[in-house]
Amino acid sequence: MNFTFKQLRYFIAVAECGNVTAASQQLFISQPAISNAIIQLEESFGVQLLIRHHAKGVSLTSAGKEFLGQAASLLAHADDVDGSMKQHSTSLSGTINLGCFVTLAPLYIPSIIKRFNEHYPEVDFNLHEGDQQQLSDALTNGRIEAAIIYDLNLEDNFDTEVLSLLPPRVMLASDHPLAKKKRIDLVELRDEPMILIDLPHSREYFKSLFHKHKFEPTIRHKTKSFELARSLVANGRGYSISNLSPQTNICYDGSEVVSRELSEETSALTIVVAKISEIKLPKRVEIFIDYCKEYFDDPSKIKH
Amino acid sequence: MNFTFKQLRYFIAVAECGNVTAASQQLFISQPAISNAIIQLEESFGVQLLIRHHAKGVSLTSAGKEFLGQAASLLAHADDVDGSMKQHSTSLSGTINLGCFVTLAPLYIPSIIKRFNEHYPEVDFNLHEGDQQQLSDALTNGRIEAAIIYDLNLEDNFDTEVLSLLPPRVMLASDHPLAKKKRIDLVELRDEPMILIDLPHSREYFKSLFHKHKFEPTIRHKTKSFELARSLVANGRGYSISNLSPQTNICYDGSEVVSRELSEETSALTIVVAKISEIKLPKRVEIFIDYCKEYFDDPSKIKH
DNA sequence: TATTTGAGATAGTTTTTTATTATTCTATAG
DNA sequence: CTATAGAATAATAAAAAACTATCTCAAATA
Repeated sequence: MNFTFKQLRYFIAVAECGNVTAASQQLFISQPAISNAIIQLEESFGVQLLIRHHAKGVSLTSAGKEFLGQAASLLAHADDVDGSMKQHSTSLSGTINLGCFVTLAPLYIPSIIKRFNEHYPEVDFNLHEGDQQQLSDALTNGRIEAAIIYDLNLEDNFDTEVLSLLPPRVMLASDHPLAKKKRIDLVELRDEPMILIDLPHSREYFKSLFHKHKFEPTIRHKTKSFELARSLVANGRGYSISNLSPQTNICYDGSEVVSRELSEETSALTIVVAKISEIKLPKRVEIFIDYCKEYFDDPSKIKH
Repeated sequence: MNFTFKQLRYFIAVAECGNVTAASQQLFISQPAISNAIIQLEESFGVQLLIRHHAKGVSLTSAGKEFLGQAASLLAHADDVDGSMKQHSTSLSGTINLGCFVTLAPLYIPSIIKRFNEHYPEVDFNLHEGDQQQLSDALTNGRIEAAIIYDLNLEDNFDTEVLSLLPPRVMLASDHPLAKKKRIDLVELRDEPMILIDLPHSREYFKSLFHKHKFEPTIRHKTKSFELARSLVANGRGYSISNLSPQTNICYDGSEVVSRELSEETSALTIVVAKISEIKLPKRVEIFIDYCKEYFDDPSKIKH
């Protein structure tokens, strides 16, 4: 395959004008440029495309007629591809591949994409939940374009926008003696068993909260599931620590937890929306990232 | 639309290799050439296609994945066009647009294309009958690629190959007194009415036969149809002159003619196969033209 | 922590391709 | 028989593409 889009365009113009000179004027180009292009096409195919009439333009051979149709269709195809790619980059329709930290997802994603779709109804979302590592990998290799994620040990080749700060909270069974207190001091939990939400990075974060108190929590259960941890807590298996505050304290089995702030200053977790640094993303993704900030900036929009 | 086939090929190679340097080696080209091509694509679409990992190749963004498919399909389309044009030019299948002088057509065309198709069964024929002028125009503007035609006043921008020489013959009703003679002298027809086969160029040719005898034939009927002229002759309306000798002397209405040579030396008509000069035609047409010569060279092949 | 290595980007140069201008050539029109 | 229209050719100029060499950055290694 040895021809160029330019040659196709030149040939089509000639076929339509019936005349190389007229085509050259229509294309704002010199006549020999077109003559050459067509000679090259003819040489590459090994067949003559035009019959040259002296002083009376040109006409198409049967091969030329054949080629005219095919060239036009090929150019149309190329224009489609071009249009579709430009569409992909600029339009506010299409798909956003969005990642979200698994435990955050049910809390924020439904509301945020619902509200975003009120503004931009043509945008679809392809959702990917995962832990920090999975999301970071997915961003890095392009499976997702943006992720709502904790700002925990993120590599520095991500651009992040802070969405919200979530202080850690203690979850207790609703009938736990400490449940009556407004705030809880970590030291009060020294002899209680803990249910650890055991996800990469967050696990280290939870443990780090105890460092300043110089004790290690006694871990009775580990789980990757926030909801399972909560149910275990509600059923009196221990306390847990999490930065999430769902709207309901009722677990799937009907049991109930309470969520209490810590009395000491503790490092809150930062939720960010992340993308790869210095990457030019489709417009809908950029708009979505801006929208996330806006969404979290306006307390009325957030359900918790 | 602002990209080139080369850029598509480079991009696809990178996508397949996952690595610009590897792609450059696969394509026997330098690495910056590819880097640039991809940057241009990205700029033209306004969206990033690759995520560059330092020291670990690249991966595709979602836009890149989208584009990969479209680029591959577009290149495949282009290859199809290329293949089909090369096919058109070299293959022994496809269509030949063949012209033939209207009165010659029923005599030669069926046999010649039948025999040609025994050698090259994949070739189709698109047949165009016409008079000298129509065929010459059709050749000139590419509607037909070759024509079997008389070499009468042909413009000199045609290449012709002589196929056969046809001396003029007198057609007489089978019961005409002169029908008993083997050869007829034109002078003997001075007082007979003539039926003129009235086609451009041939009309002048027939009349010219009488010039050396210094008389003008008395024309009773003119027709463009050989068969009508023959029927008129058979029904006693006069004689006619033609260079054709069909295999049968029986007319459509059952009446009969005889066909007699002229006793004097007269200029025979030359049947040629003509094409436009110095034009590169599809192979099947060139082969067909050669085959026509071969066909007429071998007397056993010709039915009359 | 420093060093080496892998792989993409950048800069400057060279080569190749494409286009331009000027000219030539040929058939047609007046 | 000259003038014109329109395609081809040649020489040159401009533009694009490719190359070489170098730089940068992160990852792997020591």
